[in-house]
Amino acid sequence: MVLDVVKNSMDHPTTDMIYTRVSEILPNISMGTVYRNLAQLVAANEIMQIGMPSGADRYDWRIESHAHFVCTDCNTVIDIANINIDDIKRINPGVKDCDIDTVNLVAYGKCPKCKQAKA
Amino acid sequence: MVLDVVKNSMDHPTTDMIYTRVSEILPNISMGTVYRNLAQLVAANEIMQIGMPSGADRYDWRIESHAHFVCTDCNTVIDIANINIDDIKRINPGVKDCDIDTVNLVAYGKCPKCKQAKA
DNA sequence: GTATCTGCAAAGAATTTGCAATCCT
DNA sequence: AGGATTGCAAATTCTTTGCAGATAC
Repeated sequence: MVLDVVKNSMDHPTTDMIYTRVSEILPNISMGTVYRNLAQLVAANEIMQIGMPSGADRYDWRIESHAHFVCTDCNTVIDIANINIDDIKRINPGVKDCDIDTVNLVAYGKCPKCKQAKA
Repeated sequence: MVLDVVKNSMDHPTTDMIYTRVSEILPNISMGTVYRNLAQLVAANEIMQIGMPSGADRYDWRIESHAHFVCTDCNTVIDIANINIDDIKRINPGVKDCDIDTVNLVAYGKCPKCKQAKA
């Protein structure tokens, strides 16, 4: 059920949002269960966890390595291509000999809608 | 004093580490004060805050935009060059029209020392 | 029937805040 | 005196966990 909700959510939901949505069908579910199921699904590589430098983590049904843009006005999250690990190594001799496993990239700014709303 | 500690710390300290170091000279300082001073210094662009997707934020005296590598074994933080915003836009037509203000990039993996320690 | 999963509530980590007391000028 | 800064403790936010009861095979 938790997996279903994530797979059908296009808005990179937070745990809270997932909890609310699952609650509509399973009214007695608890936050603990949502967290536990999300952790399992992430471990099983069924969904991706997006660690946010500030605020609650979000979840994504797209599991291929990718990054995100977050609008600082409306909080919309847009998927973007991740940076290539070889590119990082190429421009950073200091980490040339490191084993880089994952890259967490979050870009912040204003989406086109909020950009023009301000103007 | 807080600024001094950050400027003299080469290890990208967390608030806790900064608190401990300042405490050695000002034993009565409180966490609240450390947080408030750090927030002020970040706002004044005197230091940089490194938002970590999980765990406590870290602080850096290098204020030019840059990214970080974190060793998942020993927690060492290594400065790396940040990705260019134009590069992100070039490979991501979906965010071409977004105003990107900041890019938070954290790479995780094993540093050379921990890599060979394991082997 | 035993291993797993759940709800609940409490604990935990990281950070923020209200407020009275203190400091500086 | 008057405004800014502090220490302290409580509050917030997000997440994890212990445990007794419910579920699943």
